[in-house]
Amino acid sequence: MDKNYTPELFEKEIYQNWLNKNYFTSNADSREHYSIVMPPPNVTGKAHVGHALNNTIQDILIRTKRMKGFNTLWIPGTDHAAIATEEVLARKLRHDGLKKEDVGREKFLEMGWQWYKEYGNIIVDQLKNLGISCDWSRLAFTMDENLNKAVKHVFCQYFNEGLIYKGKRVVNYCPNCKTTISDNENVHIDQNTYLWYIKYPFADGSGYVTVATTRPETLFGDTAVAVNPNDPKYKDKIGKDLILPLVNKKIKLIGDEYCEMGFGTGAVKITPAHDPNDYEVGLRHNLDVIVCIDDDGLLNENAGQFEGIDRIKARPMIEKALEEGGYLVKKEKYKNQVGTCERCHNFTEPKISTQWFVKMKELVKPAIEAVKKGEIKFHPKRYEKTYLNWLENIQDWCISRQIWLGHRIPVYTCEHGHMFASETEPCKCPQCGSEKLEQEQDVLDTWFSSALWPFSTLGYPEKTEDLKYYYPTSALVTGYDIITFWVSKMVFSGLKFMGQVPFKDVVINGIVRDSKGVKMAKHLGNGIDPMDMIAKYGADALRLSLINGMSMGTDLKYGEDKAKEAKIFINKLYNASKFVLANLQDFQKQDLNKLNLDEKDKWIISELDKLIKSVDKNMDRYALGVCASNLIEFTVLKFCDWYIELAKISLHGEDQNRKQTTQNVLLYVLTAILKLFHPFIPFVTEYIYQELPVHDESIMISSYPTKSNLKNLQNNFEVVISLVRDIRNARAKYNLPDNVKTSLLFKLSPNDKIIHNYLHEICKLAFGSEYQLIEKQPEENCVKLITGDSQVFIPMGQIVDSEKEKEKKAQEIAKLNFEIERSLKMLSNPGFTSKAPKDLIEKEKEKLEKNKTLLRKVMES
RNA sequence: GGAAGUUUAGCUCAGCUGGGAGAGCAUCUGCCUUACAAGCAGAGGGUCAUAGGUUCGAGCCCUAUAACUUCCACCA
Repeated sequence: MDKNYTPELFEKEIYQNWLNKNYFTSNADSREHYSIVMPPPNVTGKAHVGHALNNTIQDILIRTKRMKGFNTLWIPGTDHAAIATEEVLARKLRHDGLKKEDVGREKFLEMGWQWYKEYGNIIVDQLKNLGISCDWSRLAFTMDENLNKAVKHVFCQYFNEGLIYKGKRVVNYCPNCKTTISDNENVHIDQNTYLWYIKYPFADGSGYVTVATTRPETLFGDTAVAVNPNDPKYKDKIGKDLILPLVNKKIKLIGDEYCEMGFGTGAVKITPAHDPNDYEVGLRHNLDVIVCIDDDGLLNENAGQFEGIDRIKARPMIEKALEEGGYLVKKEKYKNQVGTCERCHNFTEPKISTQWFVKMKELVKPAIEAVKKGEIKFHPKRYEKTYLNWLENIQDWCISRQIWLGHRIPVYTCEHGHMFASETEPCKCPQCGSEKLEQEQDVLDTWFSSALWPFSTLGYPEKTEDLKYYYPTSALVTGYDIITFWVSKMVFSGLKFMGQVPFKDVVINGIVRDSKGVKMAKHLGNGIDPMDMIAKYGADALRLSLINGMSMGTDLKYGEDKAKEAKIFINKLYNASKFVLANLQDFQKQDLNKLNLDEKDKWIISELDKLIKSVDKNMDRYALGVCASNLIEFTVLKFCDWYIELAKISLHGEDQNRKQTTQNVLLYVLTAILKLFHPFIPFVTEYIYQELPVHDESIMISSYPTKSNLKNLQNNFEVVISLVRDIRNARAKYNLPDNVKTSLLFKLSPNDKIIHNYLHEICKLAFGSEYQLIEKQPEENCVKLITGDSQVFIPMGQIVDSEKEKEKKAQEIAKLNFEIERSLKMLSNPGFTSKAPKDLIEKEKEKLEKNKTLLRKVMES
């Protein structure tokens, strides 16, 4: 083994070996299954730290369960991200002076596939560098043929059950991407704009109504002005005609509760074609729907002289025209929120259009129940609220997108207007037999296919063995940002089409932010490329740095120094292993319960048992961050700092028996550490594991550690540790450098047998030059320590400062008195003695007695 | 406007059903001790955001308040 940890020398090779041995693949068998489907990243994207975190969590769960004997399946996959890809392709075409219409749908789709082929493997390869153990033979893509089949099947079932309908709706539309976008993709941002106050004169010349608007350009689509029906200011004027400025046509003043009394001018212009609320008002009052902004975001013929002008750029011109016409009352600065496109950041337009919808109300009920009944559990639980809140206020799901890439809506219309859905390419209309058929132009929202992910990837709609065996999956690990539009959709889809929840646990990971807590974003340049981290510190360090200290569901701040820190720890583990291995040359394996264990052995094994228990518990509650820090703490603070240091003496000693026992315990504990750590840092643990004198084919398919089951592990070895600490402390108080050794004089009581057994070790660990057993307190100047019934003297000659010693003693006495006082107060409190648990009272009594004796001894000395 | 989260050492965070405040990093001191100087030993450093309440006992439970963050929402 190299002197220091050099991950770049073995990570690639180890991963290739795992792949060659097919350790990641899974097939249905008689064992219990544990399955996860990976949240599919965008196929053409690059891995960011969020992917690294999300996939590391999944890999830890999978690797742990695999070692625990489950048949584990982790299905990887990618998402076709239609809108993003279409945008990229359209941009390329634009660059060549072309529009997508110029190349045609078929050619454009070909370009899409070419693009996916070219860039689709980048993220997959990147994820492999992380060491994740998913079954790559099952790599899925939301546009795969069989997934397309599932999509069509599901669509047709919805359609035939009447759950899908075509309707008019005001939706968010991006004039730049030229498609409808969902509410989730419509990002509201603050905007500094103006509020224009405009006069709408009554047709009969009896004055005017003033309305305020932030969008004067929609004036051309106004078909009414609304006031509150109870507003005394307008009550008797409702029903009168107004003249629409600039357009000069009559529109009605209507009364509608939507208009809030006392807000603004009390009157609001109604533009049904360009505002969702106005559309609703329009329905109630049977208003005309007049579109004045076209799909390119330009004003249309209804805007008269402004036709062909961008709706935002037209504002000052409209303002001027209003002013000239005497319609403009005033213009005020105003702050409001406006929708923008998540992808291109342009302003979106509310637009009336024909879209396809899925009726949600009924579909969603079982999904709500499943979580309420606990069939699906969120970790942490609080995200249940996000989920339930969303589903309980669900709106129908707009599933159509006006783009070409993606799953085309499988609905056909014949020349006689008969509309039907078909899973396969139909030849004729089932109703009239006409062969003149036309398929819908729109494609489905990408979430429509993602919603089927947990079962479409297992072969649905075929009734496969995989589905029977692996469904429902065990856990879903994802970010809280997509609970509403992904998790919820998978749940109702799973319940609808599989009759069972798609997963039992939903594990929510936080978002990785930069070291200042700012969300990482391309344009801020504060992102950290996980591949850089792997190159510099190794995949294991990246993984550990993401998991250590992470709290599920909470955002984490991440900086490069964390990866550096993790690498330093791994180097420590590597070196400790190197030490153990170097001392196992003449090793003979023995069963643990046949060994003659001494106190230090029992101590480390009992500590290891505690660790295993804690890791098991925290793994079950998905507290991976706690597991990682427990593991690190044990390795450094218990194993390296104490056991290895103590073992050195046994290993170099004369006693062959003791040496052999120590070797066995070292290997036993190291093996357990490696295995417990394996899910977190798979590469280095495998690397070291292969060097062990006794090992299976691979650590990743070896068995997970369990508690030792040894009896009589109770021991009080801690006294040795605290004595060593006391001596080091006493030396430090006198500024003795560690390279200046002192002799140690022990005045031992037969009651302190353990100390007697470890004199050699104590001496070495506490920088002693030699030790002596003495009967009487020595004459020379000594620093004196009390432990149990025994005393330790450190002769320091001149430098012993009697004043300092006195001071130390006084401090100690004061402290003990304080403790005794505290115990007495507690124990004399009837509230405490009657209500506190018994063992706690006992403990307190013991403590009191102990401190009393100690105080007496200190006073006597 | 509604909801959720966070607030513990200089920094990043643990602290799981209430029973004497923890780790890592950073700082200071001393050490190249033959696994590791990417190391070892020691030290300093906290009214657990504020104010009340419940309790024998509160970082933890309850109620308000403040600051920060996030999600949801149609306000002209």
